[in-house]
Amino acid sequence: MASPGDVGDGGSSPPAAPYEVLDDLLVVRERAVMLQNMLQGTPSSCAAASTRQLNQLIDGVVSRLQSSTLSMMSPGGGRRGSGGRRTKSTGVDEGGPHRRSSSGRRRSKRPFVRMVTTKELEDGKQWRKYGQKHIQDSPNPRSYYRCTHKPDQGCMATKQVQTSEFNPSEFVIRYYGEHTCRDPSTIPFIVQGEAPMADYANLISFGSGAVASTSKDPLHSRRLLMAEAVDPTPSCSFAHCRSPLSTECASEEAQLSSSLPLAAVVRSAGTTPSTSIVGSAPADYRRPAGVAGGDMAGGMGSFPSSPSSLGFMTGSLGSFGNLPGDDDDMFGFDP
DNA sequence: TCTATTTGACCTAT
DNA sequence: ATAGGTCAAATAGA
Repeated sequence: MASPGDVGDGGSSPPAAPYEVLDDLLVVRERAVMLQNMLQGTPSSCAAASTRQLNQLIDGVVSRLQSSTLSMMSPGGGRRGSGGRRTKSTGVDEGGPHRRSSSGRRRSKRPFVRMVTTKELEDGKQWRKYGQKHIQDSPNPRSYYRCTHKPDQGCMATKQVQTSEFNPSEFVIRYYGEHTCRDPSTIPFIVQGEAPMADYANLISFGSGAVASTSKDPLHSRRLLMAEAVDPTPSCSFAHCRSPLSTECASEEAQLSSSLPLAAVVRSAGTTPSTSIVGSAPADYRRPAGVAGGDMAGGMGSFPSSPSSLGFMTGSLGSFGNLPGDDDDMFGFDP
């Protein structure tokens, strides 16, 4: 059996080119939102936005669109397309200080779930940082996190956190893979509302507070509102979402997006308000995930598996099981 | 002593 | 060749 790290590319399965394109489109969308905010924001914020920043945003949008569209139109398909996997000669005996077997070194192809821009560093999930890298053309390093429960539960969810290039007070967080770990304290519940259930088919709220018997999480006030955010228009436009997220807003958000791929709105009651959805996942990956966790966000661990990891926070988890038709092999994890 | 983070090396895709 | 993602030894903190 393949090890968890090996999966994801599923041997001869086709490359995940659509996700690459999606990724680009999400970036484009994020930048479009930023542009929109700059242009529609208060006069002072407009003034604050330098011409250079605007140019950078526009350049980014254009380049992303070019790469995506070209990759889609090219005969080869996606960026990963043409050659298939290359094998690297590993016959050489390195004898270095620490050499590792080539297995498990494969770059992950866990499906992109979504991207959020937020000031919040907490997302109700437990993450462990496993790397940091300076990214070219970006002034800020990118931090790599994986689910704390990867070792014990094989959860393959990962996220990448990077300080926003355009707003240092915000973080751009990309989520990959699904949380397959199970935390009894964070059983998701379906939001009840006035609207017909059908309208909530894609609206799920996570909140440990909903499960009284297991609510050890101090972050009870947190809520993750899962909503569909299909539309190409910037969800909720964020003009008013920059203020504490209101119920109306969430509702709006849900309705606005009631037929689109999954996205998430982070709600952080009483704390930092601004979180914007800048990404959405294809319906095939309609799964919840944590949001905006950050470097050592406060919180209390509730897992026996890591008693001392108080630097992490526990919260909702989104193990929803795979939808029929999902490609389980995408995760390569078999609990 | 144990666990999480840091950081340089390693590996893969482009 | 280069960039990005991951591993794992070294280090720090509780």
